[in-house]
Formats: sequence, C-alpha cells, structure tokens
Amino acid sequence: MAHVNTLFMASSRKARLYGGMDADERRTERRLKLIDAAIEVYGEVGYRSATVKAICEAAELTERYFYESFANSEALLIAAYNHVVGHLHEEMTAAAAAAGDDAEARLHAALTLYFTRLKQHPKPARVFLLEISGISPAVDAVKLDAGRVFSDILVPPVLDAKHGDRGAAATLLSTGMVGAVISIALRWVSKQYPQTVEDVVAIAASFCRVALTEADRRRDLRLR
Amino acid sequence: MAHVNTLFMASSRKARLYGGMDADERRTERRLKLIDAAIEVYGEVGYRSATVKAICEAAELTERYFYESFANSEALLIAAYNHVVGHLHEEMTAAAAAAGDDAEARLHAALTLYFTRLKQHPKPARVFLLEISGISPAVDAVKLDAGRVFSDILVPPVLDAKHGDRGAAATLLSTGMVGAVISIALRWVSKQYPQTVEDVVAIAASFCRVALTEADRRRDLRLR
DNA sequence: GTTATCTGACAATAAAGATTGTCAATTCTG
DNA sequence: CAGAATTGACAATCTTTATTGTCAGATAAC
Repeated sequence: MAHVNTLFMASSRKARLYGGMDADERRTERRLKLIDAAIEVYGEVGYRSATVKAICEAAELTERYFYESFANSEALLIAAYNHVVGHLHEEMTAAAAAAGDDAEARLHAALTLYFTRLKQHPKPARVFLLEISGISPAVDAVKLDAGRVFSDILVPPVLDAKHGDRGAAATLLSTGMVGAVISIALRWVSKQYPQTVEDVVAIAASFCRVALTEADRRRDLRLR
Repeated sequence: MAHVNTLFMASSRKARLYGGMDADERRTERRLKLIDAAIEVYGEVGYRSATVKAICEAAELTERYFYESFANSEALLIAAYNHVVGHLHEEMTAAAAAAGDDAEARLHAALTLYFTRLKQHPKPARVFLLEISGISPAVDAVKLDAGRVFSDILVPPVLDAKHGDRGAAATLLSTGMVGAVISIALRWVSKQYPQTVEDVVAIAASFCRVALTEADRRRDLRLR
C-alpha cells in the first residue's frame, strides 16, 4: 500500500526530507537498490531459489520495502529483467548507429557489443538468458517483447506498406534468428566463454544473415 | 521404498499376480500411467502448477504410487520429457532414413515430421518446448542432451578425425540451429499454428542450412 | 474359506516462504 | 526540544504442497 499523502500535499509542497531526499526520491532509491540486489542474488542462487528475504538482506532493506515497490517476486523479476535488457538494447542500438548504414556492419557492431557485455557480466547473463523462461505468462510476455526489440536492432524490419507490420514469415524468421543467437549466447556463457567474442559473433552473424537476406529478398520483390 | 522380496524370490519365482500381472508389471504399468497423466496435467496447467496430487488423480492412483516410481516431481518431469522426446526423435530418425542419402532431403523429412507432430499434440509441445528451461541443473542436462540428439538427426555431425568429436565452432553452430528451430516451433505452437507445416519447415530449414553448409565447408577442407 | 498381500482413501506431519502486523528507535521539522 | 514521520527489526500468520503414515477393505493363493 504505497501511502501517498494526497490530503496535505495536493499542491507541489514536497514531502519531508530524509537524508536530503524527499519521499519519492527515497522510494525510487530503494526500488533501485532492490533491483540491484535481485540481480546479485539471482546470479548467486538463481531466480527460483532467490527468496524475498535474501534479496532484502542484500539490498539492506526489510521486507516492508519490498512490498512497497513490488507486488511480488515476479514483479521484481520483470523489473530487473527490463532494467538489464533495456540498457543492453540501448547500447546495442547506439553501437549499430555508430557503425553506419551498411546492414552487415551494423549487425556486426551490435552483436559484438552484445557478446562483449555478456562476457563482462556472467551472473546476470546466465539468469536472464536461461531462467527467464516459463515462469509465468506475464514474464513470458516481457521476454517475447524483448525478443522483438532485439531482433529489430539486429535486422531492422522491412515493414509491409499495406498492413504496417511485417508478414507472418518474417516474424518466424526473426524468432528463429533471436532463438539462434540466444542459444549460442547461453551455451557460450555456461561453458565459460571458450571462444573469443570475435568467433562467437561470426557464428551468430551467420544465422542473422538468414533473416537479413530474406528481408532483402522481400524488399526487392516489392520494388520490382 | 520399493519393496522387493529378495528373501523368497531369489530364484525366478514370480510374485503374486494381481489382475493377471506380477508385481513388476503392475509397477511399470503404474509408472506409465503417471507419465501419461503428467503429460496431460502439465499441458493443462503447466509444470510449475502441476501438483503431485493432481497428477495422481489424473492417473487414478494415490500419492503412495507416485513415490513408488519417482523420487520427486522433478524425476517425473524428466521421465515424461524423455518419454515424449525420445519417441519423437526415433520417428525423426526413421523419417530421415526413409528420405534417402541427400542431406537436404533428410533434413526436410525430419523437420516435416517434427512440426507435424507438434501440431498434433499442442499440449505436450508447449510444455516440453517452453517450461523445460531453468528448472534445475538435472533437467537442464537432460534438455541439453536432447538438443544434441536433435541436432545430430537434422544435420549429422562431421566428426573430427583427430579428436573424435566436432570442433568448438561446430558445437555453436548446432546450438544455434537447434535454438532457431525450437524458437520457431514455440512461437508457431503458441500462436496456434498460423502457418502451414510446409511453410514453417521451409523457414526452419533455412536456419539449418547454415549449419549444413558449414559442415560441408569443413568436410571439403579436410578432403582437399 | 482362511490368510497373507496389495490397494485406495485419507489423515498427519513437515517445511518453506510469502505477506502482514507490531513496536521501539531514529530522523526530521518547526 | 517536542512532536510527527519514517525506518528497521522481527514476530505472527497464512498458505501451500510435499511426503509419510495409518487402516479398512479388496484380491489372490492355497
């Protein structure tokens, strides 16, 4: 029950300060600490064995604050996932943009950033690649959405002018591409990075090329 | 505690018959009923929400018989998974063999059988494609193994003469291929089969071709 | 038909963890 | 400093399900 004092601060009067922060700031700070702690704890023992208590201890907060920010464990998982993956996707987008206009070069840049980050952060990598599956419909939806974003970064979609979305075949191509890259990543991570980033990127790229060339083929068809 | 009468039937004397079956037969029959019931229940509510009690009810057996055949829920999950996937793999192998010697034709035959079966059995398909991830290390190992078998059926490995196994790059290629096919399958299943089997097979095959051509390339290198 | 074995129903126990509630100590405001 | 808001520690409760145990009735062997 997030207690917001609507009675006495209907105007913009700030709530009492604690540690120099007002109520909202303190709350979001705690929320962030919980997310960081969750990533830490998930990495240690996995999501399934991560208790609310353990996460709170890692965050140096008590259970009360857990329920202040999250309805339940699952909500925190989703928040943590979005936190990590959202940032990663931003970086990938930037890397792709910096690589210029060539589709192949952009793909290579984005993948290189992806695998580099995975290697830098083994713990969260494992959790968010593997354990994110089959938790609940809500989590599945979040994951599905992330997959779409991931795909669009690697191979920007060719939109169907008529319907405003990609065709059914293109969806399956994206799905396959993302599945391939993530499977490769998962294996690479869990075997503790036996190949160089460069080598893994090359292999992953070869699967992305399937979707890329198919996209090209479709564009050509349209323009002919 | 599986009670085996070692004292009085050290020789081949059969245990008392019930319903025409001896003790062993009855036990394996019950075990099979539990596996079938598990597949059913998993399909309804998912593995995570499938209680021992619900599975026993579906099997028309009491909890006692659950623990007679399985140490815990996870053991049953593994048994059910192996049951379903093992049979599927056998069929795929047979389909590939029937398709002759051409790698491309064998691939097509095996994939067609795979997607056909998925369409025939939506419930188990969903569970064993999706929920099998991240349950426990034991389950992960089983899944990993199944992935290897699956890959070997689709694209028979080119063994490295020196080391007797495939190279590191080939492993990642297999991983990516299987990941792509399974992701495509999962999407196709959960969207309730919007494309024809034929179309899905064509798309899945295009990812397998990545691994296939790479395998060819490596064979050529060796023979040169 | 009598006895030993097996079965099915169900109670009893156990364990783990989520969620809520209490209260004293701390920190701010005026 | 007095009083109010906020925090941290921790107890209490609730729920859920696995797992084990009991026992009366059913079934087969002799």
